[in-house]
Formats: sequence, structure tokens, C-alpha cells
Amino acid sequence: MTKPQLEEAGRAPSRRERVREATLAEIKSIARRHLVGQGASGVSLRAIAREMGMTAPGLYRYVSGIDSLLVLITADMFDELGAAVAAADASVPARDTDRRILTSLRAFRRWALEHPAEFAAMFGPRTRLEPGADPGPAVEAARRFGATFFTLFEQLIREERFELPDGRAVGADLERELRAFARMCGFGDEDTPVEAVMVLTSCWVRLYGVVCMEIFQHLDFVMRDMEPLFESELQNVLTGLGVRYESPQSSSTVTMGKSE
Amino acid sequence: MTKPQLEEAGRAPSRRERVREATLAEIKSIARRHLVGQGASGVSLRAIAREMGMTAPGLYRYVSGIDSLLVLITADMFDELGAAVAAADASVPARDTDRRILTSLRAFRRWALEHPAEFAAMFGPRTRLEPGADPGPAVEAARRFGATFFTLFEQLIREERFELPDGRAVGADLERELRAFARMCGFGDEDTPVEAVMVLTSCWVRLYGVVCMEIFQHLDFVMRDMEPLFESELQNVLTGLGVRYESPQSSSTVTMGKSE
DNA sequence: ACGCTTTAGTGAACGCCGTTAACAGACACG
DNA sequence: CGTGTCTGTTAACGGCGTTCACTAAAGCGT
Repeated sequence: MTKPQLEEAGRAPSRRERVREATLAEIKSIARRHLVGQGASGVSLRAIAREMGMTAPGLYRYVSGIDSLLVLITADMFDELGAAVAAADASVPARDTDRRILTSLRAFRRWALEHPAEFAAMFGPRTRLEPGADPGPAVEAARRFGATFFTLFEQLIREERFELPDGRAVGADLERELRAFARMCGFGDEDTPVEAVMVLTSCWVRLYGVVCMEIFQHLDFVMRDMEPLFESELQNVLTGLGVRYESPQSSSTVTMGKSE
Repeated sequence: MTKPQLEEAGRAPSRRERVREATLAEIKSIARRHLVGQGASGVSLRAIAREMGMTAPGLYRYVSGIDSLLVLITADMFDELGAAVAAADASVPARDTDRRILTSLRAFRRWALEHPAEFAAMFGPRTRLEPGADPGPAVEAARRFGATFFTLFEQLIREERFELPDGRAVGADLERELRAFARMCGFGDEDTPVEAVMVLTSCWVRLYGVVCMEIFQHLDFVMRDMEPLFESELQNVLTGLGVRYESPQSSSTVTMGKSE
């Protein structure tokens, strides 16, 4: 009792565990910095170890390899993105569903803009990581990230804001896919119509597409500021959902009035 | 005159030039195969050289480094994608604009599905390639790829298939961006309304988003076959453009009738 | 306080990579 | 034939991930 034993998980962390966790945090922090500075391919165990004043093999006490390190920090980044979106959501009165949605979606894009390297690692193609690797922690974090939007969308359904598209257009196989999706992500329940899941996915894909294009810089040689396009697409999507759209009152660099 | 001097460009290729070109083609071919097999990070000069029965430094006679090699094959892939789309377009009677559009867009997705690794390298984030490198040939090829769609879209405008959105929603800065985009890609002319360019971009982003999600496998754990979602989005987009939509008569694995 | 076990970290090594420099042979052409 | 260009080699440098054998320290039971 006096001093913590390791015994079961969850009890007070022993000194050893604390310093170990701190070291792991330092590893991830440096890796993150390198990721931001030089892209995912610029993250190397040797460089991290060098910067920490130790040798590369020592890192294997904390991480099973560079792939799993990347998965770890990806999970962290999803948590961070999720927290940013949730914070934006919470900064709006809970009753004002419309503005909560607007704010959350803008927060998503804003975070992506401010963290392009992270976004690319999170949402880009699985460039490193051969199919064998287990991205478990990352997808779990990604699911947590989606939760905010699911909650808001469920509210829209409850309020019957928009009319569902013709259900006959949804084939049997698509229906199965959509049901599986909803179940796995904890979105809706048994009574949620598949058409609603369909609409959610479609909306998400549209906004995701704009942000991807922006961050991956496909239209870079062609369009410097994609905010107007994003706002336009946002307006279309939200209007289609029966959600009130309001244009941002300030340019992209300003902090949008509301503090916090 | 009798025998070709190098002199100017364009004359009959000397023997030396022919074998040189063949070697370069072999390099790109092997690189491409490695890209497909193991992703962009799996392409290495040493491995290519080994497979060709020579040593790595020799490749520097043909390529200025691995980055530029990747740019080269990326350009090739864009040309290939462009050719696939153009071929699909040409397989439909020239008068039937609606079906030409439908077919071309499906050909785009189909190519992406059949060449996921290539697609990731072409449309994914610039993972390798630090900002200094010049992706010139690649973007040029990308522009050629877009030409097919531009032509078809111009036809829609000419036929006034859809009504343009409210132009007042387009801000001055967005207008400038869109104009620059159209000029750089050779889309439309001076009289083409910016709203039209806006619509084109929006449509492209929506379909791009679906295909990206599909190829990058973001919804993989959630949705196996994204064809229904793509078709649904395609239907929405085309209907909004006043284009006749027809559901594909066959499943995704069948070759769709037309040979070639 | 002692000894034992677990843990953190090192050093050497293997094989991979991109890239450069100095050099050797083949070919083309006067 | 001689000369120069082009193609390719060897050697080397530095960086990478990863494994293995090993040391040193920390923790813990007695």
C-alpha cells in the first residue's frame, strides 16, 4: 500500500512506468516534429535517437519498429483532430444544432490547414505500412473522431430536417454495406433508415474531397485559396440537409469572433 | 545527310538514340512494376539496376535521381489514364454527349480501381519529392488528362444544359482563382462565365472525393464495394448538370460490352 | 544489505538505400 | 587510325531499419 506495486493494471503508476511513459512521449513528440518538417518519409528512428542522445536500437524498447511508431502518432493526431472538432462543437450553444454543425466542419478544415503534414499522413494513401501491419489504434482513434459528427447528424435525423432520397435507388448490396458501416461506427440504431446513412456518407465524402484536394495541393497550381470553394460546397451540402448556412464573417486568417 | 547527325532535334533517331530510349523505357517499366508491387517507397534505383543486370550509378546516365524518375513515371501514368479516358469517350457516338460523359467518368474510376498504386502516387499527397523538385512533366500530362473532361463540359455549357448558380455568391477572390484555373488549363474562353468554372470544379471535386476514399481505403473497414456510392454520387452530379444518367447494366467485374 | 531478476541502453554487424567521383571500355566519326 | 563522347563500372560516403550479444542500472524479495 505504501509504495505502488505493479500488480494489476490501472493502479498508481510506479516511478519506472512514469519515466518510461515520458520517454515514449518524447519519442512521439520528436517523431511528430520530423513528420511535420519533412513528411512521413522523413521520420527515422536513428534521427530520433540521435536527437534524444541515445542510439537507435534503444528505441526498440519503446516501439516495435518505425511502422508501429507511425501508427502510434497517427492515433495521437486523430485524437487531437477529434478534440479540436469537439472543442469547436462545444463552443456553440448545445441547442443551436445548425451552427454546431457549421462550426465543427469548419474546424475540421481549419485543423487540416494548420496541420497539412499530419493530415496527409492520416488521410493520404497508406504509403508506408504494408498491408500486414495492424493500424488498430489509429482506426480506433479515427472512430472517436467521427463521433462528434455522428451525434450531430443523428440530431438532424431526429428533427427530420431533410427528406430522405428515394430508398429504391439503394440496392441490396449497398444497403448491406451502409448497415455494416453504421453498426461498426456506432452511428444511429436499428431504426435509422439506410437512406440516412447514405446521405451522411455522401455529405462526408463531398467535404472530404474538397479538403483533400486542398491539402494535397492538387489544384495548387491553379487555385491558391480554396476556402471559397469549400464554403460553397459546405453551403450546398448543408442546404441539402436543411441546415442553416451562414457565411464566415471574417477572412481565413482571423479567429472568427468567438474566443476559445 | 546520308547518315543522321544529331544536329537538330526531330530527325531520324540514330542507333544510339534508339537503344538509349529503350533502356530508359526498361528503367521506367521496372520502376512501374515495383511501384505497383510495393508502393512508391518501394521503388529504388539499386533494385532496378540489379534487375537490369547493371549497377545503380549507371542509371544516373538516364535519370537525374530517384525523384525525377518518379516524376517521369507519374507523367507516363497520367498519359495512360488520359488515354484510357479518351478511349472510353471515343467508344461512344460523338453526338451522345450524355453517354460520353457517363462513360468517361466511369472509365476514370475503373482505371483507378485497376491501378490503385498508380492512382495513389498520382493523386495522393506529395509524400516523397521535397518542394524543391520540379514536377513539370507530370503536371503537363495531368493537364492533358483533364482535356477530355473539359471538352465535354464545354459542350454542356454550349447546350445550356443546366442553369448557372447565382453569380453573386462568387466572391471577387474566388472569381480570380477560377479565371486563373480556366486560363491555365485551356478550359473555356473569355466569355465562359465563372459560375460555369465553379460548377465544373465542384463536380470534379465530388467525384474525385469518392474515388480517393475508395482507392485510399479510408472506408475499407466499413464498406467493401464503393461502386454503389460512386454511382449514386455520379447520378446526383449528372442530374444537377442536366445530363441523362443511366445505371450500369453489369456488375463491376464485367467488361461492359465494348471490346478494346 | 545482499543477490536475483527485470529493464534500459550500447556497440557491432548486416543489408538496404541514394549519390558522387574517378575511371575503363565501346562506339561514332573525322 | 586517332579522338572524343557515351555508357557503364568500382569504390566510397553517409544514412537507414533491424537484430543480436552484451553491460549496467534499477527494482524487489528476503
